Amino acid sequence: MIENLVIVESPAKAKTIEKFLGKDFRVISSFGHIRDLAKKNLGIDVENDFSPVYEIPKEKIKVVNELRKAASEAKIIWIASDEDREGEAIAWHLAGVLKLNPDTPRRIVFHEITKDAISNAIENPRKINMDLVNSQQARRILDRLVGFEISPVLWKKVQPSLSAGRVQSVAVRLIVEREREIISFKPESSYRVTSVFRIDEKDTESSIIRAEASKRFPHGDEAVKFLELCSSAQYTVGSITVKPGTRSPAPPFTTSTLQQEAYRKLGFSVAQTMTVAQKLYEAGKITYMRTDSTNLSKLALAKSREVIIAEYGEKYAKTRQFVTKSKGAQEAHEAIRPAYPDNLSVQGTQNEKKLYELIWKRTIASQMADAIVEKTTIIINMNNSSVTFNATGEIVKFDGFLKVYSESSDLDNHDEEKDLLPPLKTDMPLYYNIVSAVQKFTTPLPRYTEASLVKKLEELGIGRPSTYAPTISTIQHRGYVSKEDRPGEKRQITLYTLDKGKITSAVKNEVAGKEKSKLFPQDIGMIVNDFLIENFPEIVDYNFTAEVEEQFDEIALGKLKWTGMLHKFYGPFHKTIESTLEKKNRKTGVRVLGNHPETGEPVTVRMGRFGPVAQLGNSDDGGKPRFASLTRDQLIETITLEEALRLFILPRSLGILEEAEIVVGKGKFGPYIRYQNKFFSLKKGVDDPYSLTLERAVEIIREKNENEKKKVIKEFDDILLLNGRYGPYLSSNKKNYRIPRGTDLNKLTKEDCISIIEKSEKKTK
DNA sequence: CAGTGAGCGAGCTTCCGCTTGACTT
Repeated sequence: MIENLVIVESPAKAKTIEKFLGKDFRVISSFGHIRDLAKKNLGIDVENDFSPVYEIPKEKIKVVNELRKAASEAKIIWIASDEDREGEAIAWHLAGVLKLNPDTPRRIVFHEITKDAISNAIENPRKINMDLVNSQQARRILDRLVGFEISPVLWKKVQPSLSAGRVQSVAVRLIVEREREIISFKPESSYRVTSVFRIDEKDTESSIIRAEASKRFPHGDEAVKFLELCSSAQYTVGSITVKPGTRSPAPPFTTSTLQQEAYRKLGFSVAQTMTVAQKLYEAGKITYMRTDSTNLSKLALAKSREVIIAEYGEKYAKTRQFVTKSKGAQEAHEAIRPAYPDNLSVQGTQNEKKLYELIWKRTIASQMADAIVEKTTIIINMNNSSVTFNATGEIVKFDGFLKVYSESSDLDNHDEEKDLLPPLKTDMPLYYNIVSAVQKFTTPLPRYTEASLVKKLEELGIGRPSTYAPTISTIQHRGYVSKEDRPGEKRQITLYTLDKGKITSAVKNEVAGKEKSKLFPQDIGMIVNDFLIENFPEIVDYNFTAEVEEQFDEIALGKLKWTGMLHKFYGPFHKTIESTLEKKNRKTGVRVLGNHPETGEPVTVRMGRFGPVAQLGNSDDGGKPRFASLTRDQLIETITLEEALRLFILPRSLGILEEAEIVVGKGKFGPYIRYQNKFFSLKKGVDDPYSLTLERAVEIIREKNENEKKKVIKEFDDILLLNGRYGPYLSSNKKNYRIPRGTDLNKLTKEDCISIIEKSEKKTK
C-alpha cells in the first residue's frame, strides 16, 4: 500500500514530478483522455437532453486497467490533470472510472514543476469544477454533432468517405478562397526607378548611395521620359533625417510560432516539428510542446538571466514576461523553452540539435535587451522635377537581443537592403552613376504554407495546439488540399538604363508564380467547400468557433446551461441537415465548357467516380461519350475548352511495328509508349507525347529493350540476377531481394541465391 | 504501376482534443 497516488496527463511529466516527491508518492499518467463518446453511431442521445454515451476506447483499456490497479493500491488519489477545460474533463472521467467520491476534494493543479509548487498544490486540493466539465462536454458534443451529421450528407450528395468539421472545413475554406483570389488576380506593372549616386563629380568609385525614386511610372515611355530628365538633372541632398528607434524580441515559442519558425528557418513541416519536439520533451530537454502560452516560469526567467549575463554581459539582460494574445488561449502550460537554459546545445539527431538551438535562442533572446537602431532617411532633390530620390540606411547602435536571434518573416522582402550611408550634408551636390527603370509586376497574396495556415487558424481562434498538425494532415488525407511545388511561368520584363547620358533598353525573363511546398486546393476540396457554404454557412463562418467559444466560457462560469446551449444550436442545425438531404441534388461541380469545334459534341468537366474528368459527347442520343482524366495541375474551375480538348488527343496510335500497334499516352506516372503490352516511359523535357513520331518511338523501344538485355547478369531458372539502379539484386516470382554486401557476383551459385531469398523472407515475417 | 466513367446494393466512411506508441517504409 502506497500513501499517495498522483495522476497526470503525460508520462514524461509523471517522471519529472515523481523525482520531486518523496517515497510516499507514486505518480502515473492517464495518457490524455481515457473516455470518449461512443465510436459507433452518434454517441449522443439527442432526445434525452443530449445525454452522452461515453466509452473507454479499445486502445485505452490497458491504461485504464493500470490506473485502476494503482488506485486500489493507494490510500489517497490526487488528480493533477492540466488546468483547462479538457484537463477538468479528464479529471471528471478519471473520478468516474476510478469510482472516487465526488465530494472529496482530490483535484490539484500545478503551475510550475517545482517542489514548492507541488507541495503547495497538495495542500490546497479542490473538488472537480462541474461547470468547466460541462463546457467541455458542450464542446465535445457540438463537434460530434457537426462532424457526424454533416459528413453523411456529403457521402450522399458529393462522394463517400468525405468529412466536414468545425475546424477542418474552415481550414479548407481559407485555402480555397485564397486560391480564388489568386485565380482572379490581374497583375499590373509599373516601372520602379532606382539610382546609384556618388558624392564626387569625377571619381565614380567615390562613396555611393542607393536610392529609389518617390514615384513609379505606369508605362515604359513615361519611365524613359523621366530618365531623360535624370540625365540632365542636377542633384542635391534635400534633407537628412535621423531617427533613433528600438526593436524588441519576439515572445518565447508557443506551438504555433514554433511551427512557423521551424518551417521558415529549418524547413520543417508542421508534423516534423512536432515529432522532433516530442523527442526533445521526452528526453527532458524542453518543456511541453503543445501550448498556447508565452509565459515563462520564475525559475526559467532567473536561469535565463544568469545565462545571458554569463554569456553576453549584464547590459544584455532584460527580464520580460509576455502576455499571451492568441484568441481562446487556455494557458495550461508554459511557453516552449529549454528545460535547462544553461544547456546551450543537446546531444541527439541533427534535427533535434537544430530545433533545440532554435528554442534556446528564442527563449534567451526574449529575455534580452532591446536593440537600439538609428534609421537615416535621405531625400535627394532634382532641379528639373518634383520627383525625389529616397535613400534609407540603418545602423545598429546596440545589438541587444539581435546578437542571438531575429524572427523571420513570411514575406520575402529583399527590397529593404539597409546600407550604410556615407557622411552627407544638406544641399551637397550628388552625381548619378547609373539610373535604371525596371518593370515590376504586382503579386497576389501568397498561397498558404502548412505553417502560415496554422498561424491563420490560431488568429481566428480555431483549433488547439494539439490539433494543428493533425488537422493539416487530415485535409490533405481527404484530398481537399495538396502540398505541392509549381515551376511558375516565364514572363518578360523591360528595363531601361541611363548610363553616362545614354538610355538603353533591354528585355529580360523572370519567373513568376514559382511555388514550393504550398497548399493548393483540389477539385473535391472546392466542391465540398462550396457545398458547405451553400448549405451550412454559419458552420463554416470564420467567426463560428469564436461565437461558440464565448458560450463555452459562459458555461464554464456557470452563467449558461450546457444542454440549453446545445438545444439552441441543434434545433435549426438539424433542420438544415434534413432539408439539405431532402431537397438538394448531387453536387459534381460540373462545368459546360462548350462544343467540339468540328463534331459539335458538348464538352463538360466534373467530379467523376475516380476524380475530376472531362467528357466529350453524351449518351442521350445513343452515342458513346469519351472520358479523360484531368491532369494534376488542372482544376475543374479554371480549365479551358482548348485544354480539355487536348486531353482527348491521347492515347493515340503511332502506327504498326512487326504487326503490333505502338500507342503513346499519358498515365499516372507521366507520358509513355505502349507496345506489345510493355510500357516505355518518355523522358521529361526530351520527348513530347503530342508530337512524338513513329521513328522516335521505335528508337525508344529498341534502346530500352537493349538495356533490358544488359540488365540480366545471370539466370538460374526462375531466379534472375539483375543490374538495377542501386546495384545488382535478385528477382524471383516478381519479388526483389537485396544481395549482402561483399558478395562475389562471379562465384554466386543457385544455392547461394536460394539461401539469400530464404533469409530475406524470414526477416520480413 | 500506365485504368477506370453501366447499375445495384450491403456495409463502411465521419468530428475535435488530450496523450503516446505500434505499425510500415
